[in-house]
This record gives sequence, C-alpha cells and structure tokens, in this order.
Amino acid sequence: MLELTKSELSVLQELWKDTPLSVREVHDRMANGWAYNTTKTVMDRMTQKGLLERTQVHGVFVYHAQVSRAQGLASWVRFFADRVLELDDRAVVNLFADSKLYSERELEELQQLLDRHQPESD
Amino acid sequence: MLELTKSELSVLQELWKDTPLSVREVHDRMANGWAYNTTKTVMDRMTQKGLLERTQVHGVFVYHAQVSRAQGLASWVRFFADRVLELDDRAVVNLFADSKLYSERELEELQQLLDRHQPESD
DNA sequence: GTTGTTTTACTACATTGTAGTTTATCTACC
DNA sequence: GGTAGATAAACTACAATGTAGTAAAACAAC
Repeated sequence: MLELTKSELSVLQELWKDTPLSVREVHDRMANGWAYNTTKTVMDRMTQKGLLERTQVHGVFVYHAQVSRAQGLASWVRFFADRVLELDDRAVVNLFADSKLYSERELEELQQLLDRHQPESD
Repeated sequence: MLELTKSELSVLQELWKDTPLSVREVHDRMANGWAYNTTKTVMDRMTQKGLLERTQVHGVFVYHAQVSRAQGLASWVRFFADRVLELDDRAVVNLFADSKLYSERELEELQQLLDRHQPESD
C-alpha cells in the first residue's frame, strides 16, 4: 500500500482540490508555516518519486498528482483506525461521508483498498 | 503542541495500555513487522527525548510513558481532522467516544488541548 | 541595462526509519 | 564451574525525510 508522509499528504491535498498548481500556489494554499524552499524541496522529491508530474506553462512549472486521493489516504486511514482510534476501518471511512468532500465512488475505492491490504504493518 | 512520529505513537499506544513494559514486550505487542533492534532504537531515542523513562527491574529495563495519551494524540487528531478529513476537530474527537478506550476525562483533556492551540501548522 | 523579485537548482545539516554488529548477561547443559 | 547458545543492551551505519539556506537564472521595473 502506498505510504505517504505528512508533508506529501499536505501537498497532495491541495493538488487533489485544484490542479495543476505551481509551487507558489501550493505553498500559499497550505499556509502551514513552511519556508517556501521547504515546499519546493518536498515537491521536487515527490516529482522524483513519481508522486507528481510537472509540466511547463508559460515558463513556470506546474504540478499534477499522479496518485488518486483514495490511494493516498488509504494508509492514513488504516493507521489512524488501528493506531489512534483503535476502531474498525469502516467506522473511520464513515466519517468521510460527513465531510462532504468525497464522492460515493471515491469512498468505495478507499474501502476497497483497505479491504484488500489486510497486513497492517507500519 | 507535542508532535509525535508514527513510530513514537505506536510505542506509546502500548505503554498507555499497560505499563511499564520492556523493549521485548512492546516489540511483541506492536507486532508491526519491525526488527527487534528497530524497536530498541526508537525507544532509546524516545528515552533521550524524555518521552519515556526507564528503570531497571531484576536486570531488565522497563519503560514508562512520560506524556499523557491526550497529549500524544492531540496533534494527530488535529492533523487528521485538518489534512485528511477536513472536518472540525470535534467531529473527530467524537469518534473516540465510539472506541470505548477513552474515558470522559481523557476526551475532555484532548479537546482542551485542541482548543488551546489554534495555530495549525505541521 | 542595472537593480530588485521570483523561480529553479543545488547544497546542507539534523532527525527519523530501519536495521546490523559487538559486547555484556543470563541460562542450560556437560 | 566452564562453555555454548539465547537475550538484552550499546554502539554504529546508512538512506529517507524535515527543514531550510545559497547560488544561479529569468523576469520585471525603472
């Protein structure tokens, strides 16, 4: 299962909402207190790993996510369900229903990813 | 706000359930696929940082958590609420009620920690 | 076309992830 | 009671990530 770091997840959350975005745009939207260069470095590394793809538009690079939101969230939901709440996955997936940001289809994809990978190691 | 890594949180979850425990005991209970030495290293570093304290019992070291569960979970709940679910903290704290592993008092402590620290940076 | 801003690239250093190796201890036998 | 194998503890190691700073390139404004 794909394992994203907190940093990677923060970046991807912006790109899942609106894409493509430049480093500057991601940086400003996250507004998490990082130096601009930190955002840049994280996104560079993500590009190298294939999590992002970048293309040039009018001389500026913009980035696209290369993983779906369900893929990116699955291991996080599992970790949170197992290690934090110590509840069943499904209870946590149900929370997403309240959040109004996820479609039925996306929640199904997420649940499937969780069902498929039973081995729960970090 | 105290920021724990995933590894640190995994170790602490065992010590919050039952304490004190030896490295071997924590290792076996987590059962997360780590090598024994990985568990040892993580716990050594946590001891150096003051997250754990160790004492000797019959020639074996045992460890005690030096932070409360609410303190340890607060930043995780915030991150999950903000960056994953994009819901209000409270909705997430309410989930804990279902989990039956947390007392009222503990949930209040958690909610207070979350209320106090508004600045939400990683 | 020189000077300030933004982007990009490159470099840097501490912390964490994830162990392996060595040494000290303990336990069980001959 | 000394030797061999199992555990624990200490120490070492190296890659990935967190978190930028600096240098170079490109662009914008005078």
